[in-house]
Amino acid sequence: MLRAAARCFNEKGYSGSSLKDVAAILGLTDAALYYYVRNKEELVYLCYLRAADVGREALDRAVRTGSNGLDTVRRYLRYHLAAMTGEDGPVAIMSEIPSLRPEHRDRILEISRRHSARFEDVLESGIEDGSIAPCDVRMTGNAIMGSLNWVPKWFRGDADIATRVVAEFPTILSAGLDASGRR
Amino acid sequence: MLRAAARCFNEKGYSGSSLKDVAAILGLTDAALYYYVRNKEELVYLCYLRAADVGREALDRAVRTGSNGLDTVRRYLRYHLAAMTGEDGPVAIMSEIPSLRPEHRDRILEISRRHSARFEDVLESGIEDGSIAPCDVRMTGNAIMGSLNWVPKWFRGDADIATRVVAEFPTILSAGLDASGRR
DNA sequence: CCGTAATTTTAATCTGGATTAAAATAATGC
DNA sequence: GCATTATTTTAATCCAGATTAAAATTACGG
Repeated sequence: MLRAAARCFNEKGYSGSSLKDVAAILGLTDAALYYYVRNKEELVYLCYLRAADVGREALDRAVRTGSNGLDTVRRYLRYHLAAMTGEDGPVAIMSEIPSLRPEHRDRILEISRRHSARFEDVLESGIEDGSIAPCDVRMTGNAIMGSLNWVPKWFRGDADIATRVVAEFPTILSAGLDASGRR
Repeated sequence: MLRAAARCFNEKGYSGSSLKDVAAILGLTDAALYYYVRNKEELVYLCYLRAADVGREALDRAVRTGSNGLDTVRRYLRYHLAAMTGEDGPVAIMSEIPSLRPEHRDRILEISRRHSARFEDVLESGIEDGSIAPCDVRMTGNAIMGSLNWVPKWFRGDADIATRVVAEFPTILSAGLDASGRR
């Protein structure tokens, strides 16, 4: 259900997606969704929560297995992109956070901030262990995460493209980090 | 007016922004907007058109003044980011393209595609002139443009941050391109 | 099979904004 | 000043889609 909703929101936009549209994908009636979800706002919230989870899991795994800062960054990119464009996709783009109910909005913002902060920590640790060249971690984080966050906007499930994204993005996005000047 | 609307849409989300909200920023009544615009859909369309224009102008200028492919890419990033975060900002983030009327949607998609294609051409030319290392230009374009497109999502007008974005993003995003292996 | 709970549908409501029409006000050229 | 046009407001509508309530169907343990 959350995947169906994510696909709808990504493809038709939030305001262009009625609950009827989402339900149709599942072969249901719009009213049936209310058995699982209090209202449309909650559906969006749950989509965002899931999207955040996919990112967190990727970062967890990268931190667990990375050999140094740079390697962790690259693994994170690989894992997150593979998840978004593969089994766990589609994942919802988080436009419309502002129209969530305050509690939900704060929750999502909190989680997003924590995720960004953790990513920046990885960058810092890479600078300390010498694998990443000193840089403005805040901006670096924003630049890299932005690129990731935009993927659901244009990616439409094509397996060939998915392969290329996972193969190319990590290289492109992490090239600027390498302390050795290599790519 | 388009700047006010862009700010509203970016900060409150599309569905969270009523015409009353947009009008309030301008010290007007919601109904007054209808003097300038046929309906909300057209307002969004015009915002997107303006956003696209800002990007096109930056690319035009970069192509005109760049000394080679890599230099052109860097100039483009610099110009576009400076415009988005400076005088021309805020620029609307293009979620909700799908809910535009077909004619408007097609127009915006056409313009976006043309812009991406032109950017990819610059990458190609950089590969030919030897300034850019061979790469998957399509993915490279997506990665870089995604990062740019996401900026309006989090940037909130802070002048210090604007400076850092313009200073850091071009380096981070173009580091992977340099054929010489330098940063 | 039966009873109970889980799920879905049908058929209404309900509602927040978008939209409109007419009237009021401001600006501008002469 | 006056006529004309430009702009804004007031005060209603209007309506797509969200939401709800009750009824129908399905699943399932005993």
